[in-house]
Amino acid sequence: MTRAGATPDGRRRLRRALAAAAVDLFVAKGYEATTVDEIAAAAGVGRRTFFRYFDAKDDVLFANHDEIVAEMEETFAAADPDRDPVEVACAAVGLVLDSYAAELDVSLKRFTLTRTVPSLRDKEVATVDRYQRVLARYLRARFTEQGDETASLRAAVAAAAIAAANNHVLRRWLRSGGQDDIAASAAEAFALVIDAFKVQDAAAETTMVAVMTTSTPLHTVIAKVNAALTEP
Amino acid sequence: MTRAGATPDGRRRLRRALAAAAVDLFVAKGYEATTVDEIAAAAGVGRRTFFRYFDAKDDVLFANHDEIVAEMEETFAAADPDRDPVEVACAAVGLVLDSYAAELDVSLKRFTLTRTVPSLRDKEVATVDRYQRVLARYLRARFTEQGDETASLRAAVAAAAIAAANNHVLRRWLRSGGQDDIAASAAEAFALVIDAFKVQDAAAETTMVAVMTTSTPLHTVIAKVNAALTEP
DNA sequence: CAGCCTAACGGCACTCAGTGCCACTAGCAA
DNA sequence: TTGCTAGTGGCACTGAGTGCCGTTAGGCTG
Repeated sequence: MTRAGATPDGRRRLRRALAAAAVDLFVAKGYEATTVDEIAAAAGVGRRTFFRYFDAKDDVLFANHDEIVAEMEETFAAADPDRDPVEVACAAVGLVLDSYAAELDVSLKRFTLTRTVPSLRDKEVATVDRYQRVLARYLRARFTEQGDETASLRAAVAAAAIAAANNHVLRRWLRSGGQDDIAASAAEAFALVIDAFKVQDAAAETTMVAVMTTSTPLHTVIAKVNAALTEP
Repeated sequence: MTRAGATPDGRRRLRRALAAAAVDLFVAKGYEATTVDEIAAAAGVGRRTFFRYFDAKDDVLFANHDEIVAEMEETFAAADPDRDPVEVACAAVGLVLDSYAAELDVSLKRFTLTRTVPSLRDKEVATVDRYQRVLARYLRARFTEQGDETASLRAAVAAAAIAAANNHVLRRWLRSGGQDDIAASAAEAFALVIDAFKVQDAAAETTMVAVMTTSTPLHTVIAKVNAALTEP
């Protein structure tokens, strides 16, 4: 037997081969009706080897989950500290969209399966929850250093909102068979979330009254208003 | 053998007995280490009977899930159509808090388990997702009839935010051992969400410029500004 | 009160996911 | 060539979940 896992690259290839074989079988004859034996056989390996590459049968559908989480962490580490945290989080979660868009065929098959098989739907929800936790952790750290009293709560809520927006865009795009402009939908959806969770919450309540004479030059008015708005 | 399931009330009692026995065993010797045989034996029934009352071993931890969902649906059906939909949704999800608070001891044990055992955490996440879907469906209907263009997206995002706020309050309360004032935390958390998802989103973007002579009486200024602000 | 009849129950056997163990061997190093 | 390492595959085992069926409790009818 050739030994694929001897080299790291070979391991990756076998992983992908197993995942591909599994998805095809799931689509062809149903998830429950497909046994791990069949998946392993289709990939030309033993059943025991399958469980060395995936912890469980349903993990095979979300094979690249860990990579994406790692990318998200990198995005956070490399993010400009002056950018709006919510904006950064949206950008990070956009990586999920990218990875789905990169392999449309698998994404569509997975979508069909997660819509059909309850246990796979649950598995996907759990996967999304892991993204969401990473988002929440980042946001909590940022909100805290901004001196937000309710940082933990706001972080959890914002992370959930971002994840939901992401899922909504993703599902819409998958339902269109990958035809929709995913970037545009994502921008719209994230704009809604960013807008809802801007730092406005307390500041928006602040009433401001400007009193000037009619002889004040326009540029002075603009400068003063701008200064007042951006002061904090 | 006495036949508990002969009457609907007897069925409920056996369900609760099974759930209680299961939770105690899970806490005592660990979730994976507890077999369904042991749970059934502890409740004085056969293993086969257990699976007539619960679809799966982990379902036993979330036994009253269906009842709560039903209560939420009732809440929506009976809700004042003029109330803010997000507010109604928050009230409905508050039922979850109530049901947890009603049986503190079980809630605390379940909390320990879901924090410890990954598969139970996933199961809980899936359970929350079901609440969230119910919320989203209600909100989508209400937003749509309000003529909201992006009703579906806003509904999904708001539902996720509400669910996250609810979970945050719940976890905080459980970590305090049921000592915190759960109603107060809930009010604060829901206020944050309601505030973030008020209809302001589009309106807040609208810039308004008022031009009046210095001779305009104050009450006229106020009246005109107020009319302009409340117009839509 | 007696007998029937429905449905809950328990046991049995089976499939399959997941795991520990171990012997085997391909490929690398000395 | 020889030895070592690590991926592999087979075997056996546990436990979840399911179909099937004989048994019987308990309500209902006469």
